[in-house]
Amino acid sequence: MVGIDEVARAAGVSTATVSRALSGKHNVSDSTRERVQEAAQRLGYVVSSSASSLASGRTRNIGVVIPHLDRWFFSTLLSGIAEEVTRAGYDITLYNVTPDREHRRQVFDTFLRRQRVDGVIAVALELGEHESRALLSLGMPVIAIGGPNELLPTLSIDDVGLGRLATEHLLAMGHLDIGHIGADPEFDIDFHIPSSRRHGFESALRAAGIDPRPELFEPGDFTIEGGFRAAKQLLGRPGASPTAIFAASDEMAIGAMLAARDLGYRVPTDLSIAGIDGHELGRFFDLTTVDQFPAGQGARAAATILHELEQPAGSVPDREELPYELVVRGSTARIGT
Amino acid sequence: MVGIDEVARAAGVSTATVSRALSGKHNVSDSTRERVQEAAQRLGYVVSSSASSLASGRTRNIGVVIPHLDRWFFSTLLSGIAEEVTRAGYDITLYNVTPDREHRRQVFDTFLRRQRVDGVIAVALELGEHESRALLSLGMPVIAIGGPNELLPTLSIDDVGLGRLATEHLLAMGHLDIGHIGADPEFDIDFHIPSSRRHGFESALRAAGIDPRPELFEPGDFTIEGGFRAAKQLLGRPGASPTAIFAASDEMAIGAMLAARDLGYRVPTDLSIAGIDGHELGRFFDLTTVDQFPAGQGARAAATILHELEQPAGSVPDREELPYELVVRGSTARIGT
DNA sequence: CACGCATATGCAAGCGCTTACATCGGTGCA
DNA sequence: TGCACCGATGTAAGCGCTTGCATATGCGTG
Repeated sequence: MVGIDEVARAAGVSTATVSRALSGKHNVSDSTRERVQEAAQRLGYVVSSSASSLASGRTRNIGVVIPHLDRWFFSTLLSGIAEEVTRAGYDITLYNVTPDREHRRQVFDTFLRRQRVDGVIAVALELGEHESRALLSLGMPVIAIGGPNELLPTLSIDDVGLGRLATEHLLAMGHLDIGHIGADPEFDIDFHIPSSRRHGFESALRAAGIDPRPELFEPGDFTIEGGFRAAKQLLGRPGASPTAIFAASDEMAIGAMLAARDLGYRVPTDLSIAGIDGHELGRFFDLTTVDQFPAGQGARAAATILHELEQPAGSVPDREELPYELVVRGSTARIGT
Repeated sequence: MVGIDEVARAAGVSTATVSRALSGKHNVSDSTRERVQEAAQRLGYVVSSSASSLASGRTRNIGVVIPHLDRWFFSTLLSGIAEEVTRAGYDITLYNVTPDREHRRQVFDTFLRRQRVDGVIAVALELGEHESRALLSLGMPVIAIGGPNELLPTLSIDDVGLGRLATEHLLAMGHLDIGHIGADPEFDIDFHIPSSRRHGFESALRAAGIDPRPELFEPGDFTIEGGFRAAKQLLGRPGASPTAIFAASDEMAIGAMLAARDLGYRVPTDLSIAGIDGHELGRFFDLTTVDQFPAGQGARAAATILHELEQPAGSVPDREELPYELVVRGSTARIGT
């Protein structure tokens, strides 16, 4: 493995100059820089990241703490992070936290503290106070995407607003009996997103002078299958008969569409269905949704961290709101059309 | 940030002993080890990975080179890798190669050579000779999952066998007119999987004395939507009228099921449909498939790499075959039932 | 023409660990 | 009792870079 001194010798300069030339410092003459680059290229020299990190204190590596790798929302978000980070020449190291408490503690108290990364993005994790403080005490830029967090700089999305927007769309279409598929309240202990969306749903109803009816709510587990089952429950319930369903995720909404079809409902003629997320399948199923641009969320978080890394002066905005947007497609229609 | 010498002082030993005690070397007395661990714990000491790597030459970090993060197959596989690797206390750093040639070259010629990782898993990449050699010249354990590769240790799956198995199942159910949704042959330049599956399909047909009919083939793009469109083409084609369809991926198979339903076919009464992959939605759609256990593939690759890292003696088996298994569900049935 | 200053380069001291080798007491055994 | 040996520990030399500081060189200016 060729080292920096070989390059130095080949280029006829000191190792200091090689280091400066290769890392783009400005106080190297153009001719020297070229000579060094040529030599490095020719010898196939690549800087050793551990040596470089040890000496400089910078790793050019971003840590991503993420609860799931194999779910659409998370992998799409990760993909957004990866693109942005890669473009800047940084690497990503992954910390996939599992429900296992002990392992999770280890990630925060040990893995992240090994000085392997220059910054951390924590994705859609409901962070405890201990964990937030652990991140803070890392002494490096940190950003959380998702749940609001008192202690950390956060890119958060207004889940209440998301729920309200979807519901208002349905109301605007003349629907009065709107079912909702959300999450089990017991879930809520450490995952507030679904109940925020439900709050948005209910507040929109109330604003329209409608009282939420408990029999029009059904919990689901955020999968297609869960949405399917929930919709069957909801639609089969005596006295329910909604004319529209708002599901707290696109996957559940798709499940609901399939369930409705199964039961002989025509969507949207007999039943309007709306979701939340902007799932890639939404286009195929012609699903009305509130897009929350997950890839964009990742890219934005990455850009923020990178920006702070490059100019530590510019402090991270402590709290930023992520955009969302109603996408009207064929799964919702004016009532009675 | 507390360093190893602070711990040494607190525990009343030398830094060498701290290093040995904390990294589980055997020549440290139990009492000393405990004292050191206690001190480290109390001071919140965590070893600096760059210093440790520089001194030891080991990073406890595995590089994963992967073309997509946001597709089910890849993210599931990655998830399998992550679980295995994390369990062993290793980190993952991600190298998401994009179609951009220049960037891809950079990954192989620069990023991976920065000595940030101890081993590399290359996922389902059609590697060029230059790339394979670049991996080899890294001087560390490397394993490729997927496409066969002459030069690298490979975990490969018999795509021909996969296609044959699915087809044989349909044949065994009495189907003679079987449609196939595969990939565009032009795709094939650097992605051979679909055509291998097609070969399997055709060889099974021939073995049963049936000549493959070109009008029963339709390319798709491996998405639900692509499968949907392909199936509509296939089923709408005059003179085609298959009694079964074999799709080269579960997502396309699901698309085909939806298309069939749209066109008024009952599945499996009028039309049997089978896929390949073991996609999580397969259960929901009651899809017959050949499961290739993607998470297991990831776990296995990780285990192999880790094993070689721990005992460099045991050479990586150069070529291993991955298991697959026919999972019969409700989307296929004996003809005429 | 001497001086100050800016720019290009070299020197060498770390960065925070790991580990080969040296040292130091025991222990067991002849 | 003496010696070989072994396990526990310490000493110190790096690992391969980065960077503060010193030095050299060249230039503009009074």
